[in-house]
Amino acid sequence: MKDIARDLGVSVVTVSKVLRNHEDISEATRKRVLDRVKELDYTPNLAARGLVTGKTYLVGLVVPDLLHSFFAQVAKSLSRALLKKGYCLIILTSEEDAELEAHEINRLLARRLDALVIASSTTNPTVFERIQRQGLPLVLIDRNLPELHANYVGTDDEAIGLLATEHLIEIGCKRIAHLRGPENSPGTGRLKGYQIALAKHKLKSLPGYVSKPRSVDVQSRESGADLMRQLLALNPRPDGVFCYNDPMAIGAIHAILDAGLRVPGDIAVIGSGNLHYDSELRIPLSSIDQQTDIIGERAGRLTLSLLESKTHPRSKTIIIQPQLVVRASTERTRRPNR
Amino acid sequence: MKDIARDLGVSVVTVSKVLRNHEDISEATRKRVLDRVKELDYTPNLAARGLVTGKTYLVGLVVPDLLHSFFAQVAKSLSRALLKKGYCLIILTSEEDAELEAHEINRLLARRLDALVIASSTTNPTVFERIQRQGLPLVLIDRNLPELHANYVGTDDEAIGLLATEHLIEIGCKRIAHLRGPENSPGTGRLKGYQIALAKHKLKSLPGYVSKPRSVDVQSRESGADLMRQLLALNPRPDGVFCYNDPMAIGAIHAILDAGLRVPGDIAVIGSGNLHYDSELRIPLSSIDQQTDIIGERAGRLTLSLLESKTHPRSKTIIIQPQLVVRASTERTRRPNR
DNA sequence: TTGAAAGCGTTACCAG
DNA sequence: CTGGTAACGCTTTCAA
Repeated sequence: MKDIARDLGVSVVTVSKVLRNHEDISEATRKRVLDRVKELDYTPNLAARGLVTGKTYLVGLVVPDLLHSFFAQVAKSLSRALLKKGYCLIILTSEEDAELEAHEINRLLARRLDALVIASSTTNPTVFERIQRQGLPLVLIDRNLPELHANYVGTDDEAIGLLATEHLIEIGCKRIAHLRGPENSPGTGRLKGYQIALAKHKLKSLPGYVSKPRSVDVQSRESGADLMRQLLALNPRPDGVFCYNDPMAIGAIHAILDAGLRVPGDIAVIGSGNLHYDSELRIPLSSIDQQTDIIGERAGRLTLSLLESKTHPRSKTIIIQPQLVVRASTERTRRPNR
Repeated sequence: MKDIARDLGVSVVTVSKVLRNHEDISEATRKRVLDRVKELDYTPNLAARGLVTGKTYLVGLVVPDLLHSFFAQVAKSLSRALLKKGYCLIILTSEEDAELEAHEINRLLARRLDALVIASSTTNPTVFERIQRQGLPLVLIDRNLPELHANYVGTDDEAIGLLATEHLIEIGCKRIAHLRGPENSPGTGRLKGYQIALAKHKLKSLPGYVSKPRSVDVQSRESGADLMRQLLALNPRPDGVFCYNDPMAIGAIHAILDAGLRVPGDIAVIGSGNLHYDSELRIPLSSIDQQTDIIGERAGRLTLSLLESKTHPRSKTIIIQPQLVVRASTERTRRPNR
């Protein structure tokens, strides 16, 4: 910028103004500057600009696992929403590890991001209190930490449990098991929905019918298969299973078929997430659609509104209603020929 | 930092040195500073530091689509490799749109990244020449632009075509079609491998047997189905199909089954990429494994080596050898009971 | 072992 | 419409 100013015999300030489309610049000067800028193929340094304006146009996103289509989808739609306004996304993955997550958040904090969006792997709010203390706009997605009273965008998890379980009940399942998720808001919310559905229809959850992965990790598929094998050993064995998410459901189906049983004939299976490949699976998977792209998009809009309002607005909670998607894994009647 | 210095009656320089673990600081001072830092929960501003050191510890990644598991996997392993050395990844998606890609690259350039990793959606090297002119370390992945002589990490695409096609030949296919990919290095490389395999075994590619999507976009699955429907209308119709990637293969299988034919009985299908859900599909998909995580990891290591060497080293090309993975979609003999 | 001064590339503020 | 000056938060260099 200094060079351009010198070359043209104008001040640095003038160049700066031209580059920001500032009003008070004569057409002549503007053109001269722009020409030279093009010639040199020059782009102003955003970091330097950020230093003085206090805005980095950088938003952090922390998710447990990018390979999980759910989070990839969220990242994609979030990125798109923010990009329109010039914000870039720094994406880090926590691998479902609370300690690693805290580490990465600290890393991001050092970059003086404009905002942070997190699907957190921790249930411990301390890191986040720190973020809030720093006045950094924070949006939680998918997994809420109620004590925090932070901005949150996610699905109605109780509704997921309710929808899935009632669907199983409707197709005639009597002994419905639940492969539950981790001890966070989606995990407990979906479990609660399951319990409410059972209670409503006067069904009982037999001992051992709510099964929980030993450790929460990225390998949902495997833990789904493991848990399902345990369920199969029970007497009586379940005739319907609601799984915390689709990868677990895929693992569960695997275990059922391996045991020589049929899906949905012997055991109906439903998951949650409605991943893009659900319909192409060995047994197309019934699922609860969480409108994943809407989550990303709404989170993006919420973040932008935080970024643009100068005051600290009250925390917002956006709950998205899930929808049942029925496929072969819970179709007890013959499928019509499509 | 200024505050800390004032509070403690030392200079800003001293604080700065402590924070960078500089040698010449007495234990006493160091401790005093660190204590105060902890008290205030202070983290040095990386952007400001970057301004003077010229390093942002930011690496850009541009991929066509994060929802495609291939790129999600690459992003994940790349991110992991870079994170170890303190580099963060800014991820942007080009949606297979060359213009958008150029836009995003410009955006990234303004941030003065330390390096750029790209799976490019363009075949036009001009944007990249600009990057190279700026002296910004550039690593191409998955898709090469040979004229550019840039650093490149990718799979041996000819070998992919060869492996896949020869496998189809081995299981007895006589009329092998190819749903080809875009006009970039993987697209043409895999086509070439297909052609070499046919020539080697004295087979011919009948008219219309190499089929190309109208437009290259993110919806590989749909275009795979479309192209396959066209192939089915040919006489004679193929008895084996090698698809550019797995989503296309999934679409192709869809079309075949919808037409009332069997896979692999009537038509064997093989894709490429070996996505994590291939084994769970309606018809488990034979594929060519591209060692996706290795690509990301090697790209990461290459990037780091560029970042750490002060000279501009010669461009490196890292070619990873693909491997055949056989599943039901090309199993002509009865499957053993697993 | 410590610190003063200069500067990284940019913008805010205000005077001309 | 134009530009000088100070400042953003940090590091580098070199002298004390």
